[in-house]
Amino acid sequence: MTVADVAKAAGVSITTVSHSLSGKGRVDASTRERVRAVAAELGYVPSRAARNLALGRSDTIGLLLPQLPTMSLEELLGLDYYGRVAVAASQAALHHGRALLVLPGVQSTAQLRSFGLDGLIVLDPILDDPRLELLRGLPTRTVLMGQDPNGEFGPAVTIDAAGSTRALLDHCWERGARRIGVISSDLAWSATADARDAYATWCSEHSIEPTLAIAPAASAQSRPDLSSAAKQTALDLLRAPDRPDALIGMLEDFGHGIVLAARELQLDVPGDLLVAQDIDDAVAAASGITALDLNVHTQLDIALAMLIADEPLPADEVRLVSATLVPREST
Amino acid sequence: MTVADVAKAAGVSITTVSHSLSGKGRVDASTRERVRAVAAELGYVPSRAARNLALGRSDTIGLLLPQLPTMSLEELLGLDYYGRVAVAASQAALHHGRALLVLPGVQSTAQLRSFGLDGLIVLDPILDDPRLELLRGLPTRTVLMGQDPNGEFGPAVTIDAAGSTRALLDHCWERGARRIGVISSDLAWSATADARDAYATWCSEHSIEPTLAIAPAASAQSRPDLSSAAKQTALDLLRAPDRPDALIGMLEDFGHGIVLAARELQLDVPGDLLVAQDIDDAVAAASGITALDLNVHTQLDIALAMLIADEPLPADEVRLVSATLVPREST
DNA sequence: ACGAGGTGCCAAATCGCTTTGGCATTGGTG
DNA sequence: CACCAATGCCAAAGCGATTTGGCACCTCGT
Repeated sequence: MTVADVAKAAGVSITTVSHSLSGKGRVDASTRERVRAVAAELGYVPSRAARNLALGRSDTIGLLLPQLPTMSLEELLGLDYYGRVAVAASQAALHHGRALLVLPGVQSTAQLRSFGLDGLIVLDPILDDPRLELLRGLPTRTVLMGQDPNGEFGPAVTIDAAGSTRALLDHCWERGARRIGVISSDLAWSATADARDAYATWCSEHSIEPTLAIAPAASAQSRPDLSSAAKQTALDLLRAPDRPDALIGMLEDFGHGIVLAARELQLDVPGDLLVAQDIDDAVAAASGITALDLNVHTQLDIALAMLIADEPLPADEVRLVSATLVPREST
Repeated sequence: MTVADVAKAAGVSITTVSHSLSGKGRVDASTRERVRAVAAELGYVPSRAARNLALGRSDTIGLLLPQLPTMSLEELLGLDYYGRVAVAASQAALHHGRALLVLPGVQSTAQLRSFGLDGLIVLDPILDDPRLELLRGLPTRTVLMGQDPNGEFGPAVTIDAAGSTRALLDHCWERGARRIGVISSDLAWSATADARDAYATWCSEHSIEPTLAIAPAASAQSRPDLSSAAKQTALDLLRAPDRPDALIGMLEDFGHGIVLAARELQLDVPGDLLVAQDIDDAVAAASGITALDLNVHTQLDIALAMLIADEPLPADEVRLVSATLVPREST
């Protein structure tokens, strides 16, 4: 089934078939409809390879998943967040008539170029991300999803870390918390840094002493490590004099770790301690932990729109998406 | 950067370049190495589109995600299991030099064919799955991941539902449980049916009266619905005279629902009640619920091998993978 | 010394689509 | 009536790879 077959069946030239189907050239309306009917009847489906070759594009967009220096790919990918993004991105791309390639662990520029992508989304860049080096000189339009840590890489769509952090803090404040602590991680995401800054600012605005602890996530080998790291850190904070009356975890599983710590110390949640997390996931939902919905679909819609747009992107285009607070029993 | 450029730079013909890089034709070893060196230096990357067109294949494999009649795509995809499979499949495909397209919600055969896939994995087919109809006459090699419910569709790789169920039951038995109940769902997966059958058989072998309850999952609108459906069903079972001393949930989130029910009735887990689930996930891990690891990577490796194999697949080829028990505090 | 067989290389056809440029035919205008 | 523009259609030239078939040349064996 090729254009030639359709052309023969419809008694017209190949050119006319192509024009009829694409609606581009000058074709009589009646002819166009006839050709379309014939094509439909024959079950003609154009060959992607041929179209791509002729047009010099692939209608394919890549999603480059993160690589953390210390955490193995397996474990990292165990973070369900990336799976959710992968599926959501596929949906969004399909919706825009594009195909989406999920790319975990790409090694070389050559490998990356070999896919002939005409758009690339880089998920969660970190400080000195080895992936960003691969992208230098890549002839592919690229959008970061997450914030550019090294300064000016280029276009990005990212969560408004400052605003979202403040939303979380305000929420705890409204629920009566007055000593709100934050457990952050040692991961080199710049959203992490932004959140800390926002926390510091918010505290000074409310004349509160900030209580910031860092749980070691960068050396974690698996997910349970994450929550137990958070648990240990939380235990330290909660045993201190003047213990916090609210704790916010800044990484997947941190909220759960905090709840475990509270349980161990016989503290009631939310009676004695409010708990929240800056990213929503299945565990937070199941444990009733208040969390931020990162609106992945919105972020991806924007990222795709930027990739698909006709005009080249201004290099400093950064679109902010605000997270949505999902209040649950823990506050 | 095309073969022509490389040819010019190396002072040979296009044919020789192609042969040198693919190692196929008759080329002097020294020439071959020289051409390769030149190609590498020029950073030549072959065009996928052109190669695909010439070879008539795409080196691309599709992963068709499930569509449940009642549960919206959004919610269904919220099941983190599919995200995990999507990422794992991408990894595996990349490893085999293929690209993988995640396909949520594909509507028509035409859409499916337009991707020019040369392999397709259909995830979790259900009884009267509308997707299977789309596949009729599709010129693409297809492997089911999950069991074929309608009888003989074709090649498949699937979890050994019977064996896995028995492993779960044996595990509870060894931990001292003697009245082991099962909470299944009304989803039309045939693994579900197999598991029930295995349960019945196992019970008769152990001279035990089976306690099987069905929690309504097919009408669930979201994940919390799943766990509360399981919770309600568990409450009924646990309030009955002669309550079970172990309950096994047969769907994501069911284990958690059972734990919630136990907590409401002041039953200690695992003291008064053992809890297990037939599929592992983040919530089970976080809540310390014993579960079955479905060995997704193994399943996908096999599925890919079947798709990539040279000889066409025997239509009745079904490869079984056994699940791995992950014991946790709940038992 | 001569043909057979092997080796190294290449020109040209092919995959299926898009697009340019041109050729008739038609309709409207001065 | 002659001329110009618009309209409908098509032949052919790409896009960048693979692959077929054939042309020289070289090396043996007889």
